[in-house]
Amino acid sequence: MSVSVQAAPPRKPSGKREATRRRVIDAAAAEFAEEGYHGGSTRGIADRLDMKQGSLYYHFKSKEAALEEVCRVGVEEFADGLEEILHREPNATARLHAAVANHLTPLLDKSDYVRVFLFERQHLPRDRRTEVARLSRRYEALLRWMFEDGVTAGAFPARLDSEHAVLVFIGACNMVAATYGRPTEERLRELIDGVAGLLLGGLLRR
Amino acid sequence: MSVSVQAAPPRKPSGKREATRRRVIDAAAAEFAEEGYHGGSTRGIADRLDMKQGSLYYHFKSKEAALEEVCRVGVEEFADGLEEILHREPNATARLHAAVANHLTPLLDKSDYVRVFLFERQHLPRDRRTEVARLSRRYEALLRWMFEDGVTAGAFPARLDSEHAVLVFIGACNMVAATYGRPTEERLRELIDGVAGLLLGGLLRR
DNA sequence: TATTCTATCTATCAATTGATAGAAAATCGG
DNA sequence: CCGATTTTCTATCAATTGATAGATAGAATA
Repeated sequence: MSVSVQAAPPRKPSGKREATRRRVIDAAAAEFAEEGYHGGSTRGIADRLDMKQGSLYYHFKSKEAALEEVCRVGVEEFADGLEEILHREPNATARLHAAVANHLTPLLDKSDYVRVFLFERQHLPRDRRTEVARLSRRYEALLRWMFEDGVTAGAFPARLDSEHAVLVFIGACNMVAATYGRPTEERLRELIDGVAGLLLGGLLRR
Repeated sequence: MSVSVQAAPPRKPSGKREATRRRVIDAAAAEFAEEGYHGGSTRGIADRLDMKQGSLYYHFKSKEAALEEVCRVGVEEFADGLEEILHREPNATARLHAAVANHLTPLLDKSDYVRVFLFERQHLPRDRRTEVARLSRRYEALLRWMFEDGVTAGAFPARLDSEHAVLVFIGACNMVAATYGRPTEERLRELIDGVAGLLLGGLLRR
């Protein structure tokens, strides 16, 4: 039995490890976004990386685990971003505009992740959905609070149903996400202003 | 070589044929709605019918063909219903309320079909998507026209971007469809009024 | 009753799938 | 350059998949 003391943890100084892992998850996100979770294959992921199918399993332990991570990345910024907005910005109108921007901006650089979270998370088995579900529930709760606080502040009408408001808000934003793959910054600004303007002002002329 | 003239089409007087076919497509809609197209299996469909997997192919010629039909049924009423509303109802506000009802009411009795159309149609191969795509494009065009006509009539603001309005409208309605499986009539009425009210009035107090 | 058509079942197939084990190669610290 | 560690490749597997063909039972028809 060797007595040699286990050396210091073999730290990989280079961030290459994480960089490669990121490439792999990127490819998984692209595959799932294009083909769907069940429609996509591990061979499809490997092809995007010029890798062989079996090699993937060095980086994640199962296809499901890959989906879980893609979904997690796809949703993680939503709640944190919104919470920061609610702390920083007291004005209800400005808040809503910022919230729309917060929801749509990830389309620029994380489009695949967001779309996989939106449309494929349901295929995570119950026990794998917990973390992702927690994050998205927190996001919805923050949105609900934003609307309720807008009522309290007198900016939104007292009869506003925050439940319905959350539905309409998320639905409108997600429709943009589903329709526009990777908009230009210019186009994105237009979309943010357009959607926020419609949500705030409504259709009827004032 | 027989000279016998082909007899008159052997008409099946009983509608049993169509009834069974409907049961089969119902089961396919349920399977695809729950598991997704690629996630669902023909064996899963057969199980819902107490049938053997191979027997299904007497009723449709491929899994893709079944998806196509489910999607077609899921979308067919949208455009026709909206067109009827646009002809019948000249008032822009009443039109929008009716349009929301038109979009959400199928949730009562065709929930599975609608959800499959919404979330699985992308998995139809290009050449199978044509009819379904035609119907949904027509629906979007009618919606766009509704908003533009509302502007012309002076009910909606002149600066309204009908493109954005269509996005928000469909997104909000579809979010309801995705969130509520099969609402009660009572609940459905609440949802229709709530969503239509929000879209028309917006969030800001007037 | 004999025949034809309808609907389902049984049995089977080739292809694809996610996953694993072990060899090989590449990278890195000394 | 060496040994060790990290990463990728090769080869393979069992399971599941959509689909087909032929047998069979039942219903309708004549």
